[in-house]
Amino acid sequence: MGLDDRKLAVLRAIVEDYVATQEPVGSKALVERHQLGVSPATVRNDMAVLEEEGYIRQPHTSAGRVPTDRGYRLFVDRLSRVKPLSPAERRAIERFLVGAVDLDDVVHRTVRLLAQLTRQVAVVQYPSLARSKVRHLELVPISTTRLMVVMIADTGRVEQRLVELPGPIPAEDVTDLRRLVNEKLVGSPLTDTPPLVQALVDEATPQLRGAMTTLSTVLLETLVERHEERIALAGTANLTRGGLLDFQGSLRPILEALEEEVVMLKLIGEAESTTTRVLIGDENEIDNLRAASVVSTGYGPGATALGGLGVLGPTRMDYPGTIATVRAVARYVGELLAQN
Amino acid sequence: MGLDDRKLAVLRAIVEDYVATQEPVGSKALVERHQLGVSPATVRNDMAVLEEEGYIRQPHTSAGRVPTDRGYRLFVDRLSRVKPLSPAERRAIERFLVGAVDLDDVVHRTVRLLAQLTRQVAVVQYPSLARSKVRHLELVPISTTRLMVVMIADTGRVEQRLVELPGPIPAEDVTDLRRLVNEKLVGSPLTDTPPLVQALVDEATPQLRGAMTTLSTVLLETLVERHEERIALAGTANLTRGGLLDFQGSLRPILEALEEEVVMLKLIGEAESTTTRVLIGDENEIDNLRAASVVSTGYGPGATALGGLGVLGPTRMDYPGTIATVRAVARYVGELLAQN
DNA sequence: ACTGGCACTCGCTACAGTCGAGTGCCAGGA
DNA sequence: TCCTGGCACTCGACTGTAGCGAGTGCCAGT
Repeated sequence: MGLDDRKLAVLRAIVEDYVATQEPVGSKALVERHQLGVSPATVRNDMAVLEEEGYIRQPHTSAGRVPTDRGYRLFVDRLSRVKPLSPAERRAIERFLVGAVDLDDVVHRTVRLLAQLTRQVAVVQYPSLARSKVRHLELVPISTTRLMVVMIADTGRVEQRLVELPGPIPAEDVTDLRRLVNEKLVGSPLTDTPPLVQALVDEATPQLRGAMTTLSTVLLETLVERHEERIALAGTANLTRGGLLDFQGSLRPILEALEEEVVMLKLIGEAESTTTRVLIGDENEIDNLRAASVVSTGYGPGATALGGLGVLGPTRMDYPGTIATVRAVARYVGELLAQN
Repeated sequence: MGLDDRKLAVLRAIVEDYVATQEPVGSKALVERHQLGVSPATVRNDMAVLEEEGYIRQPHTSAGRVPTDRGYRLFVDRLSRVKPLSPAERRAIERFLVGAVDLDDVVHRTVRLLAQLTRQVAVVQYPSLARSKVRHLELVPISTTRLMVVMIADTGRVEQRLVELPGPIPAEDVTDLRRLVNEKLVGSPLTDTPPLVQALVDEATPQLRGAMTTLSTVLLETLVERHEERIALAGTANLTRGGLLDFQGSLRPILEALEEEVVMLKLIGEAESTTTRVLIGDENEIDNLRAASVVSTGYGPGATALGGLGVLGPTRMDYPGTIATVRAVARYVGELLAQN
């Protein structure tokens, strides 16, 4: 079943108008606002076909048409023209991100910026530990039997953890431990550390063996297992724009999903590369988000992603604009992180 | 103007019923559900007085009564009986907080626990840097001209910051710097550091002076000025309970306020001691929160507060229960932190 | 000082009627 | 074959009316 060019143009017009007005769009209004060059009756026939094919639907018999998830999908894939960022937006991005003093700062500024520009909920994942390397490990004695382990990754992330040692340990031993773990681990990707940590235990002198064994389990936990992926969120208030029309009247499931870090990570953290993904309504595997769309991408220096970022909004969103903004912000953040 | 005991009992009954049912309560229903020992007509007379005094009001002429903010205030101050925690709740608190591995973990678990127990929005402030002491300062060379400063506070907080040095610096100098700043600063409260940092600069050898000067400005910023109070949030989805009846139909202002860390800090971070504060509706200075109530308290070892925590919900909330829960959680967290 | 009784208020619901945007279909024309 | 104007039809939104009932305020009686 073919959709000729005019039918596609009609679909595009419907999507654009509906996104703009938030009201079902009728045949008459369509020909008035777009140069389709045909009469409302013709458009009606096209609409009937589009509806049959599942791209649009009627909320009720005597109402205009509304795009379906499938309609948005087609629109995003084939009909939307890329919308270049306005100079004002570019400037906003630069101004907002310049002057960030540390990673936390970068992430927070980014997420707020994204929320503000897209007027939607923004999510930014901290650079993944899985794709970081060890830059430094610090052991700070808290008491004679307790150490604080601080791991600094090359992406700027800092993770800390308390270690309860099996027995008291003299200061010189702490110095030795610090030297040993740094010699062995600095520079290697976190994912490669398990055998190295094991080697540390095996090679330890009898005097250090006990402490090193305890330390090693904590190291493995901190570096590999717990993996502590973190995210930042902003713009939840934007969910209430457009009254309760979006999200079929209930913000509940959306807010619930946003609170589950695991869910959010699945959503935006899977990006391995810096390509952009768009999930529309039903395509979403998370039931709570069936009424929402997500635009996400990876960010990082080059084409490999250190982490993901994206926005979440109603299926009725300005896809071209959102996609452009998300991409632009990701690129800037990638560059920013590359400088460190 | 005196409110005799029965009138107070009526007010209490109104508050309790309204909180439970979320519907305006009438004189007949009141005498049925509570043992007031008088007839509806009498209760009506009492209600008229209570209304005149501003403790309750009628949504419309032919409806039951609803407590006003002032009514809730009187209820909280004089009428509510302390509601002891159920054993199940106690167990939940212990189970939830045991096994936290670091400060982040403690804070996250606490905030989720609070949200879950009170079924409201929970806010937890990280232990304030202003009330922390320096436990250790670490300088990690990133390149020949850049250092990462990591400050570890006795409360478990870890702050980091990049320093751009005026020129390249040899490794031995970094070691010297590290030794000097630690000798001088470890153990002192963050608020007392400015003169010490100044002394560090004054006493520095000519060779170290340049680096130390740069370092000192960053130290002051990190330790004192920027102060980076942080908070964690959970349970926003609970705002949608009770449909749109609470918060007069618009979550918008609430969500906006929750996103402003500064606002939240003002709300729960001012606590100097571990006494509990209750702000009801209009009493709140933040316009966006005029439709909400906040129950907050400080937590910490002993009676001085390291930080604040609390919950935010509709004015129509179960004050006795919420207050009890907030207090209990704060006490547990205080004990937990004292152990470190 | 409390109570029973009574008239009154007013929001809620149901129902009927009107309006109009929008549709589907059909016959006629390029 | 495809497009167009015309026309009958559908159905949600809005309006106005009426009855119901929960709840009140007031008053006279105990």
